[in-house]
Amino acid sequence: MSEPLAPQYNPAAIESDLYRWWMERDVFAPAARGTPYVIMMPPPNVTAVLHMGHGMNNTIQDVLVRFERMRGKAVLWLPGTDHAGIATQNVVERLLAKEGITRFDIGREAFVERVWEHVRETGPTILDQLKAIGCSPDWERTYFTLDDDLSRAVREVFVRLYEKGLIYRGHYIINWCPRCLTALSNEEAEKEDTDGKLWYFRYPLADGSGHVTVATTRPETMLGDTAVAVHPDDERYRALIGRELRLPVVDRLIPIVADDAVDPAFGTGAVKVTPAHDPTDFDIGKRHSLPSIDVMTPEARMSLAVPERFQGLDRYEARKRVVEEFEAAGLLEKMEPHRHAVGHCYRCDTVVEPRLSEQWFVKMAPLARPALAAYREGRLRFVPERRGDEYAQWMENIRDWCISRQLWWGHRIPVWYCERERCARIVASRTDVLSCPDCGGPVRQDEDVLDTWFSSWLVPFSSLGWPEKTADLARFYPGDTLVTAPEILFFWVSRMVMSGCEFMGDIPFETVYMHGTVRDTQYRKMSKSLGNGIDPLDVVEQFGADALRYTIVAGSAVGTDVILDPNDIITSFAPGRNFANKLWNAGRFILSNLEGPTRPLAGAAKNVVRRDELSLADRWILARCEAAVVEVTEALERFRLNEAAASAYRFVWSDLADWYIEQIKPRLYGDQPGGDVARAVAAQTFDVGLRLLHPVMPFITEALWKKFPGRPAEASISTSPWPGSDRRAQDADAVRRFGLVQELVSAVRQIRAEYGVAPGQTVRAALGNLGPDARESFITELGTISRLAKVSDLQFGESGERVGGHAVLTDGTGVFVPLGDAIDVERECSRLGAEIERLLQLITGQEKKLGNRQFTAKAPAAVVERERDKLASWREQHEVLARKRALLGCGNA
RNA sequence: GGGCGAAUAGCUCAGCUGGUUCAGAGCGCCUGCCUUACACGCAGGAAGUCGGGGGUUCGAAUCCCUCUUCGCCCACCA
Repeated sequence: MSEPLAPQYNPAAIESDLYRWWMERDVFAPAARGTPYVIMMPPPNVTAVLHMGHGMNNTIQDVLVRFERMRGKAVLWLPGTDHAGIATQNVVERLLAKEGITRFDIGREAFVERVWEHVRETGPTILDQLKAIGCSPDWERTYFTLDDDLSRAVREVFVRLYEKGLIYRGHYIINWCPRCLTALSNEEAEKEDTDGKLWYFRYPLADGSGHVTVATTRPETMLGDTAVAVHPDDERYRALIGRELRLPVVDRLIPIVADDAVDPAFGTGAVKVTPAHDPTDFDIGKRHSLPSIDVMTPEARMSLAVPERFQGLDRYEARKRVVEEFEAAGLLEKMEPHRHAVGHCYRCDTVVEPRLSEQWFVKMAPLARPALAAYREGRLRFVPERRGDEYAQWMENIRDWCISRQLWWGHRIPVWYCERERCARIVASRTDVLSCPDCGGPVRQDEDVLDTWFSSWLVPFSSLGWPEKTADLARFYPGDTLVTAPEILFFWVSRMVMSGCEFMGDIPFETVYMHGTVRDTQYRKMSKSLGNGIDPLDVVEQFGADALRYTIVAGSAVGTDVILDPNDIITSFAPGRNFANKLWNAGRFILSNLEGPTRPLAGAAKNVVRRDELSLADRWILARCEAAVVEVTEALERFRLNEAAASAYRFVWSDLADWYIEQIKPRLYGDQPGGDVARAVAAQTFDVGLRLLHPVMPFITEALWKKFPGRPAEASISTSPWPGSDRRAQDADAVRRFGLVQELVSAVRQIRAEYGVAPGQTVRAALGNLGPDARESFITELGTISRLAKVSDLQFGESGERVGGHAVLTDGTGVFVPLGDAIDVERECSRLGAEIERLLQLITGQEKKLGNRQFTAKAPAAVVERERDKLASWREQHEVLARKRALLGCGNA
């Protein structure tokens, strides 16, 4: 060992050095041989700054990856960043705004160059932050979705789908963000329930013979109404079908049409039809050949198509004015509060406007079919299972994907238009088109870029070199696990399955593990805008990366969210920090005691520790260790990361540190023989504990593991083998016997505490009614008992004394601690009384249960047997206590 | 409007196939300890009608129904 370890673990002092060492040792790269295990990291946005969501997502992936790496798999965890079209463009536009300019001032080319500059500068930030929390992806393979090769894959995919007829251009109602000035996909328009109003407007019949009342939540769109629709079977309106209305405010004649899409039960049963501003109305308009009047500009101001007094007004101002005019004209019938879902831009939260425009779409139904089949046939699995229903539901109701964005930052749509009007050829091409292939005329490329997700849905293969047939692609596709937040199930996960099926003929991963969301104590999602976030790097600084990771993992039960209190990060992260410190000190103790002669526990060596040299405590801790190995391994295999952490925690802290280390001290100090055996067992079990914890707490486990004497300097716990289960270590006998020793020690401690025996004061103890294993076990561990319970004299057999504290162990052994005058007889009597009362209740209940013929007849024999044993044991305990009580001369309680 | 999840100690949560982990952990709280690995610690303790009600069962925190409260996903009733 180079230098003594400080008594308090200081993560900051070791983490960055260890990380650098891992990088130098290249431990994150997949092994040249072995079964691959592949996880595609959800690429963070290139402008992103690490938040708790990333922290959780990547910690979970890192746990799985480190686990599989230790299990000998050739692990590829592939990192990358997403160019994040809208988000990144917004960031740079804001920077420009600070200089008082817009992207239009500098033009497309200069703007894109500007974004590149920004991205080159800030791009590595989030990846570096992942390093700070200990993530171990293969950095050598890091990609960026705008890299040349990934861009090539994007074009390849676009052209293939275009040629297959699965990409088309069309004039439809899409979701439009008036702030970002671009179309959005359905998924990008987040529906939020919003309190709005429902206005009832009267539209007079053209001949003045009355009116029809329509209800609307968006009065401003009435300026673009081109009809009123009613249900064909609606008796109320049947006579009016085909007649004309005089549209108020704009003074235009519009027809009354009949259409099945109208729900007679809603509102008045008559609906105003605005084909340019509502998808349903658009369909109605098409069916009835109605004109479309686009009443808004891209910025959601009123266009030149409306009366002059409204032109240029913001949509909400226009809404107000329209309502006012209706009211003034006596045509506002009423107004009701109305709660309904309103779409919001997922990037800037602006209310999206349904807008008629020319966009590119992907026809999704053919792509969804195999992706849905993969799930139905069980090839694609979700953890937790119920998440699969959401996936299936989305696939079943799939709608075409609007992929064009009116942005400058992104993959430009690889489509060129011949500028000669009589040719007007449209060509989609893998390479840039310079002139029209038909007429040789000049061409211009489509101005729009593709949805960011159009590049990320290809990542499972594009990041491996597709469309080239690379070695990586052959080896690492398909992958294994996808770890993700529920938010991007449809944006990313579902679409990756579709693209995998379409272009690779196979699903890209077989398990989708969906973890929860990080929320505050009011169950609000942590977010920058709410100001309720916790900066993971802050936590790393204060408590260490391992404490951060431990907290995240311990809180991540399958299918549940992680709740953290941003106002009290100590409460959240101290347990992890404390545990790390515990590990550190256990390590300090064990390692500093490993310097004496040691012998291996197993193996081919001559001087291997023989089984008969193991003490009861040795066999016990080895059995507990074995149990921990099995529990942690199974838990990780089942994605129960929190249980894996809890199991390892219990083993290291409660078993190894609290009991075993205490037990072996005399042997280590040479007060008792067998120091070499204790050292061997302690070293091995601690080594196993470190390895079990390494996926969750990589830094501290590596630091301690490296310090073991004789460890080769270049060895890393990251690539050391995962502890295997060894059934020979299972030892029910040792577990039961040492368990009795623990019980006895606790019983005496309890009595001492109860009666306020001074800490340094030793006591005597008498044992009666000893169970079959008890005597032998207590003799074996006499030293342990006397040290840990401060017992000076352990007597086997009833004590003649009357006054003292007592307890009964689970095997019926009676423990009596004579306390002479120190004892408060009355207090002990009342304690006894309470205990007897409790037992009597248990016994009565149990007798009733066993007396019930239904139970004895119907319950399995083993269960009945167990219940009988319980009753016998309670009766025995009751007897012992009653005897004690009589001895003490207690009155009737 | 349809679908799904959650409710367990003061707080944050485990508790998987009904019965040996069955009422648990950590934090907080109370008592006592600077015991030569660790006070970020050690030992002991108090604390819960397992959201309400009903049912199935020999037996329910666990299964079913229902109600309440929170949360999520989907949905073109304007």
